[in-house]
Amino acid sequence: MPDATDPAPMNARRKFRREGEGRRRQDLIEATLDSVAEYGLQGATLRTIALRAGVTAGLIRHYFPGKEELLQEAYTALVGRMTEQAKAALVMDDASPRQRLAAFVTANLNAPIIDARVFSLWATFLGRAGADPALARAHRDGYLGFRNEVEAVVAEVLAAEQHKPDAGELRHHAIAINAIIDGLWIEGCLAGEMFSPGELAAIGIKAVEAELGLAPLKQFQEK
Amino acid sequence: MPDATDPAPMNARRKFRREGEGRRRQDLIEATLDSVAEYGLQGATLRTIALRAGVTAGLIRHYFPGKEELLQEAYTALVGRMTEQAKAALVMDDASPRQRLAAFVTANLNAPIIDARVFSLWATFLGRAGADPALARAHRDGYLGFRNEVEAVVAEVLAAEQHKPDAGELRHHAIAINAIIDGLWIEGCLAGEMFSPGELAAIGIKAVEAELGLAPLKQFQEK
DNA sequence: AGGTTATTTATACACTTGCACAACAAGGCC
DNA sequence: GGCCTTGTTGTGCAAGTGTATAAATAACCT
Repeated sequence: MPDATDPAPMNARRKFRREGEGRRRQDLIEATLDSVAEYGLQGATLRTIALRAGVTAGLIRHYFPGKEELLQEAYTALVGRMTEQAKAALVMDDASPRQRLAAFVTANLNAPIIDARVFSLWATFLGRAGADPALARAHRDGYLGFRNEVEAVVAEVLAAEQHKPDAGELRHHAIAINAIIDGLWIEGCLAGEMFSPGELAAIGIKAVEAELGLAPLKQFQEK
Repeated sequence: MPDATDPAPMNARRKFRREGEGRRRQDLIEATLDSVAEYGLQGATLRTIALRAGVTAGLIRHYFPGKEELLQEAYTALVGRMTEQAKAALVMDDASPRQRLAAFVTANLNAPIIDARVFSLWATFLGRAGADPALARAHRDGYLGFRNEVEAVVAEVLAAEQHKPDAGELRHHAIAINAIIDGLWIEGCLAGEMFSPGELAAIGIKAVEAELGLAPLKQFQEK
């Protein structure tokens, strides 16, 4: 119970620190993603987001024109991070195309890309992409970038195997491999505990190699 | 402009018809799915749903304890319909296992299963499955039922090909094929206009046959 | 140190939301 | 027909929403 000699003023205004604009915007975007992942789009209110970011709700309007723009920027940041992580697995200079492809599949089917929180965000935003052109565009850009990466690696792999696929064949392979990775990614995110560690990656590599008509290699089997 | 001799009473209460309980509940569930697909979970308010169902908002509480239960029943109905449609493609008595598998893939990669509205619903609800155990359970049941169907057909196909896979091998095939279908389904729903008719099904069949190590058949190529 | 700026808080407001409840009427039963 | 059940409407309400804006104050400049 408060003492009569309580030294604190009764209506003390909250202490705060001024952060740089970049930092605050990033914090708010992160808080937005956290809130959406945990409570969904309906539960991600400005007050919830502000609470998680450690500020008050009014501040959001100082950095974003409105809630919609905040959500769009958050989704753009999410998509960018996802594709960036995925493509990072491809930068292995001193590796054969096949090794790079296998590493790509493995990276996409393990943490941190297999992640329930990211999946929740992905699904939540994508559910609104049908009605929100801005979200649809953000997704489309990320998806096409991803598929182009796949197609490039596939072309290298087939070239190394003395295959010379035409454009249509290459495209079909890229679409199928993209589907394999996406589908396994979803299964892993939604029911990760149903698979032993590395199992999804092993399934994915075998499926991709079968799609490309490659004989299995030993070195990328589950160790 | 209303005439001074307007015969209608000014505060006329709305005319209505009494529908059977089954019909009303189904109409409300359908209106809920429509609203969620079009406006998302946040936009699917009781008033929006009631408007689309042709009733007033208060009536919803006469059939459902609250909004949450309505949403859960709607999602359950959606999942049930999806898996039912998918499995319906498998009931071809006088067909070889391989034909049935190909027909299954084809059915899942064309309308009405490839559908932007259904995808929007699927993603929207699944985004909340991470936080809502009831939704997670509804999804899990549908998914496992689907995968078991796949596994059964795969077993028949391999048996017809004189293969005798062990349980682990069979499970891996089912997981991979399920991923292929899911991944292509998503691509088709999100960017259907990027694919020519039948293209996704052709890609899917080829990928599935490659996964199972089957030599391609002519009769299920794109015609 | 003192003045200035613009970041941050706090409050207010119009509006929507899910839910509760009383009034009403549609359709079956006698 | 008249009554009775209950499906259905309309209204009200408290809580919560996004947005607007004034007041406060942390940090920078000289």
